[in-house]
Amino acid sequence: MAKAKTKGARQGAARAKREPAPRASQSGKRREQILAAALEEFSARGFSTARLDDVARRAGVAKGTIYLYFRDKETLFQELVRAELSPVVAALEAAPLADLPMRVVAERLVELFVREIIATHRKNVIRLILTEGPRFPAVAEFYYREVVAHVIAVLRGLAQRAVERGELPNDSLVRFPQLLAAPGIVAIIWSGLFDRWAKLDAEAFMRAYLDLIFGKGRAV
Amino acid sequence: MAKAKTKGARQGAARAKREPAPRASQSGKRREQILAAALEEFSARGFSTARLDDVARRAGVAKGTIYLYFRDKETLFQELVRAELSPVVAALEAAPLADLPMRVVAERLVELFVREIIATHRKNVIRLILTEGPRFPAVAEFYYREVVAHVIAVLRGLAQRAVERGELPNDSLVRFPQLLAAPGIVAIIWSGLFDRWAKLDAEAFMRAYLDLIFGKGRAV
DNA sequence: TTTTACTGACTGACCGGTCAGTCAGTCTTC
DNA sequence: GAAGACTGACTGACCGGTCAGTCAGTAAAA
Repeated sequence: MAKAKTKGARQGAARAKREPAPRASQSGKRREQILAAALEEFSARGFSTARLDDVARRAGVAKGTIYLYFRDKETLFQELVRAELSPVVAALEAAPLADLPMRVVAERLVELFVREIIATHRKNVIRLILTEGPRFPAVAEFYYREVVAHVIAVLRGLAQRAVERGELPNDSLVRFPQLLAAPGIVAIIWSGLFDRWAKLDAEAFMRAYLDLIFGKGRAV
Repeated sequence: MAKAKTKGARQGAARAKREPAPRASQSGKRREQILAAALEEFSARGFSTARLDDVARRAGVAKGTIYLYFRDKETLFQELVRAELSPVVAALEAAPLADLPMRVVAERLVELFVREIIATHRKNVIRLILTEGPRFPAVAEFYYREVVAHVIAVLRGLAQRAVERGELPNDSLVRFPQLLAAPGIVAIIWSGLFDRWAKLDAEAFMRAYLDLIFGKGRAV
């Protein structure tokens, strides 16, 4: 109503300024632009502190456009998690690890984790879940169902088989498969908190863990 | 925080005058009431979502009173961390562990951690640091200097001695003392995120870790 | 009276979400 | 093939609620 007053002129000007006529329209391009921008902003400022105005600006889009693709801020976060992590979970479940010796399995897992998480922006997604999850049960539940539960199941299966083959001295890893993932989690947290004062080499850290629980100076 | 921008100068000057807290007021009772209330609110809602109005109400004081004892919300957080964790660090450093066998040392550490952190509201302080730290470098630095660095130093010393005594098969724990603490950290994170869907018995979890890296079915 | 401790209504910045309006491109019709 | 009608992706000013921090004033103690 009263809104239209100033609009016409300003908008026209803004429009004229835009370099190549936009209008690429089709394709989920927009959606991906927005997701990428959201990841950047959420990583840098945290979910609740990040401003959708900034996400929009970074995506090269107006704020309203975000709401054409996502119901609200929290849904945007959730879709971000799904888009980033589901493929990795699928890759893990598809990996043919079942019949390898446990130590080799563990090394493969470290490689996978470093390559797909630590070395990518996905570590920021994980960090976001760890830091924001407690306040967003919907996100935490989604993450638990779609990621954690699957990972735990895979790890438990591997540990179980290793115990049966006599490659592990006890059933600790069967009862608590989380133990296998703990250093990975800690590496991500550490880097978010303390890298400034004391860098932690995540890969060396995880390999040292393998040396600790499997060989190198120790008979199984 | 971000808010203080425009008013920064004026505010700083005015505040500086009475900054350290209102004189004596003997028995820092007020101060402690406020800290306790802040811990409750911050734990339940997170730092940025917690409202100082609620902290005040819970402490049974007016909002303005908080500002007589703490410069701003972030300082309140920082003081909370100091008040809760410094005593535990002191206790750790005072504990006579140096000459015990490593496995026994590790068990004592688990006991200490369970008794002083997991079983108390202090686990919420740790969780707060882990979740809010990335956005508050001042808090993260304080925590690193006053807590983490000390803990790491103690753990490293213990590991070093254990290696010299031949109680550890390699120097993993000397290079990365964080490995000893990893399950404790993970237990705290897990309980904040997933207890709803899958409870984790923190003590059993950490003891299983000890079984994994030290004996029970394994010769050192 | 003066000083100290405290109060709580108030201010102003901030931001998620909305929606009336725009316009590039496509379709329809002659 | 050109004019007019139509579409819907996109825009951004605006609204309403929230909340950290302020300060004029009150109460109590000294």
